[in-house]
This record gives sequence, structure tokens and C-alpha cells, in this order.
Amino acid sequence: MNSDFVVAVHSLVYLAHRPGETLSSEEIAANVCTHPARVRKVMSLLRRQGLVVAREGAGGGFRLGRDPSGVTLADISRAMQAGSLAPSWCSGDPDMDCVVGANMREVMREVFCGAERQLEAYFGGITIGGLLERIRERSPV
Amino acid sequence: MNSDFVVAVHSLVYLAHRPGETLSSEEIAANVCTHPARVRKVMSLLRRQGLVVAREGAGGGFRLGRDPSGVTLADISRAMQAGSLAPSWCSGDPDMDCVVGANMREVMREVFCGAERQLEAYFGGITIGGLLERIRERSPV
DNA sequence: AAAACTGTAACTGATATAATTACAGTCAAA
DNA sequence: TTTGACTGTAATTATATCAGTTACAGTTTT
Repeated sequence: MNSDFVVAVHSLVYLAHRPGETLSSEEIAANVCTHPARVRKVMSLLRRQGLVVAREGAGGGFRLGRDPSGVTLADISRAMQAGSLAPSWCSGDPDMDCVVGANMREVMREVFCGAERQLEAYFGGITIGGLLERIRERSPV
Repeated sequence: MNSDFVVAVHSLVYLAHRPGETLSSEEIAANVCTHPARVRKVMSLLRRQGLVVAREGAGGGFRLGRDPSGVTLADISRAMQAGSLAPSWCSGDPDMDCVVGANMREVMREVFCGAERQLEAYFGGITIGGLLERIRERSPV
């Protein structure tokens, strides 16, 4: 898992924490603890899914594109197109004579696809709004 | 996810495919398509959990330590101690003034722990014996 | 026109990954 | 009892990925 997902979730929660405001990549980056250019890259992906709205030029920045209680971590995961749980390396080789060696790659692919569906279901049950609530419960004002 | 998991699963399925035989790291590596030293390293972890039995010396090698229908991918995942879905990089900083910045790291940790529990449940339902059956169904003799 | 932004690509250093090499220890068989 | 075939483990290397950083063109407000 690539941490772009973490940057995206954190940024959206922070935007939800300050509703109505337009925040610059610099301000978001300070809260996430990363570089503004990285925030802009991640926000660019979120923007394509309509999860945030960007405004260029002086006084510009980002604000939410949707009600935070309707945005799930599954939406964000998809937007990051990071996807696959499966490691880049694969075992076996479809051209082998052995039944196991020849089929293992495809069977493992199925296994990982199933795992991703499980994860997607789990992430689908967690919203940006829900995370913000959890955070506020942890540190009552 | 580290591909040691893939090497481990493949190796166990291959051992299950040739029951009763003791296979060398070289023979297993040829089927998995990796280096014998890597197989030995992975098998070393499996051995500590009793999933395989190793025999040193001439004519030595590995064989299963348990009935393949009773070994789940969750057992193997634990043996690989690869664990965490969470990326190594973390956002936020507990010392920040902002509620969001200060708590995000811990909240995301909880999210990823939940995700790992989901995955573990899924992997717990898949056995080495089951995978071998799937493979044989794909390529009927 | 100047200043403050986003959008995007290129570069850099750090870390992770998998292959490879090396060799000490162990066992079986001649 | 020597030889050869193995495991166990650590060190090394090459490659890929990751995150930070720099740079700059394009856009918008003032």
C-alpha cells in the first residue's frame, strides 16, 4: 500500500474539519506533514473524481467537492488507483509442465482479487465524516 | 505485501502436490521460479511454525509438517510476520496543536488494524489443500 | 504588472526488494 | 571416515519504489 492513500484521507478530513474554507497546498501539507508538491499531486487525483474542487491563482487552493459523510475510504482508494494488494513479483510460469507451477500465478491472482474485494467492502464502510467524528471524540474540546 | 508470502504458499502447495516426498530447495525453487537460497529463507520461517519439516544433509530437503487441508493462508501470513498493510510512512504528528494533525496517525493506525483483521478472516478461509484442488480443477489430467 | 496560487515533470537520496554468492554445519552413503 | 549433497544464514549487489525537493509554465486575484 502506497501512502498516497494516507495523504489523501488526511487531507480530506482536514478539509472537512474546516468547512467552507479554501486551503492552499502549503497549509494542507503542514497539517499532513509532507511537501506541498506531494499534496498537489494527490489532490489532482482526487479532483478527477470530484472529491475536491481546486481553484488556481492567488487566493486559490482546495475545498471539498462532496458531503464528507458520503465519501468513503473505498472511493479514495479507487481514486488513488494504487489498487493491487498483490506484490509485483509473481511465482510460477504459465509455460511450465508442472500443473502447480503453471497455474499458481493465476490462482494467486484470484486470491488477491478476493482479498481486495474484502478490503473494499471494509473501506466502503468508513467515511471521511466518520473519521472526523472519531478524531473529535478522541480529543473533546 | 511482501512476496515471501507468495513463495511460501506456492512452496506448500507444491509439497502438497507431491505428498510423502522430501524436496530440496533447488527443486522447489525451480517450480516457484526463484533462487534456492530464497526458498530456504522462507522455509526457515515456516519451519518455526511447524508448517514444514526440514532435513539437513545428503538426500535432505523439506516436507509438510501438517495436513494441507488444515493449513490456512492466515497461518502462513502470520509465519511470514510480514503483517502490516499500513505503509511505513505516516501522516500528522501527535505533538501538533490541530486536533486533526495530532490524532490522524493513531486513527489511521486503527483503520489499518481493522483492515488487517478483515484480511486475516479472508485468508483464514483458504487452505493449502483447497488451493491444490482449485489448481487441479483448472487443468484436469 | 505583480504576487499567490495550482499542475506537472524531473531529479535526488533513502529504503525495500529479489537475486546472488559464500560458507559453516549436518547427514547419508560409499 | 571421507566425500558429496544438502540446510541455515549472512553478506553483497542490482534494481525498483518511495518520498522529498526543485523548477517552472499556466492561472487568477489584486
